[in-house]
Amino acid sequence: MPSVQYYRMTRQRKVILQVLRKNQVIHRSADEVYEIVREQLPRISLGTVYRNLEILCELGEIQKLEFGGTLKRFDGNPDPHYHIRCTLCDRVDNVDLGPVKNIEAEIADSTEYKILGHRLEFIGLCPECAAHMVSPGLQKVWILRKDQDKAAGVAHKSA
Amino acid sequence: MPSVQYYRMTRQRKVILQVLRKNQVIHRSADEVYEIVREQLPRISLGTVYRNLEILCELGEIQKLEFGGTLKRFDGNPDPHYHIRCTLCDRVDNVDLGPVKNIEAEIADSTEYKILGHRLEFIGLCPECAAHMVSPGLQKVWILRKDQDKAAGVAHKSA
DNA sequence: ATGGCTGCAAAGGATTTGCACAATG
DNA sequence: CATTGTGCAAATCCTTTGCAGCCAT
Repeated sequence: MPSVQYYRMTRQRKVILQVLRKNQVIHRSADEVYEIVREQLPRISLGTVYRNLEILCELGEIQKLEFGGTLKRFDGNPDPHYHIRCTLCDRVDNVDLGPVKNIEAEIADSTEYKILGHRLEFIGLCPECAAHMVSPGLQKVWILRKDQDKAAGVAHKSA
Repeated sequence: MPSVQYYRMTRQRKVILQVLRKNQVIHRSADEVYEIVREQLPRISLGTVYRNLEILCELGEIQKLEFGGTLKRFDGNPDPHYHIRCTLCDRVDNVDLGPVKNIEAEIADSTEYKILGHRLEFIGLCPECAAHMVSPGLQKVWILRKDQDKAAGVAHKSA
């Protein structure tokens, strides 16, 4: 016998949803949503944006993208699809690839977990960043010495 | 003509690497590594742990797992492989599935990005959490009313 | 002895939360 | 009018960083 409670469709909630629905190609962070919503509701607070984004996710109206990057992004399209993220500028785009169906079945026998889903993200360089890539030029080569384990390796760091 | 610099194998760095190498099944957060390393080096600081984990990643000695969850985890096995994460307790295990090769080629034609790689994570319930799952029982049903878009949905929240 | 490395502590970014008041249904 | 939602600000969580002295090479 579940108790029932109703979410209200407040001005804030409606505008936030509209912002995400209007442009489903751009995947905005909470802060970006905040800035855009502020054009219509100058007094809205960032906390309210976070609270509503959370609620809209629960309701299945939008989806939260939690990838490698540090900050979360929100997608006005709640249907399952994959994304590609630029390592340099953190831009996120949709990818033209339907849900990979069998992939969960492939590991079902070998894991003790009850599988609930999967997350697939592609990493890459967006056209802009790829174009503006500077040639390596001067760089440091880092070497780890005297490793008593099997350690060995080289890493690059921009000087 | 790259300049060359050498990483030093300090006591701290060595112990941190050993901790991650010793048990490659458990995927620890920076803080967990810190606690374990402290048994051998009581005066080590958390900042040092973070710095070294970063460096060991650069060197390809370990890998950083940045998934959906809030905090990052570190894997003593640097070779590419996939993981499954428990939504409830955030435990992370390896998954018996070799790198899905063709998946990047599948989207290569349809994206403007230069693809560098992909990340695949499975979501599920670990054996412990699955066993301890309580039946829904008393719960709230949330309903969004009066949505002028196509909104409609039900979400569950523990009372 | 040189230049990376450490411990400490303070700063940082993203997100969450407590509270009193406002607004929805 | 009962309750959910808001704005504000402070708090929290994880991570990074500045600095003065330390230590590996």
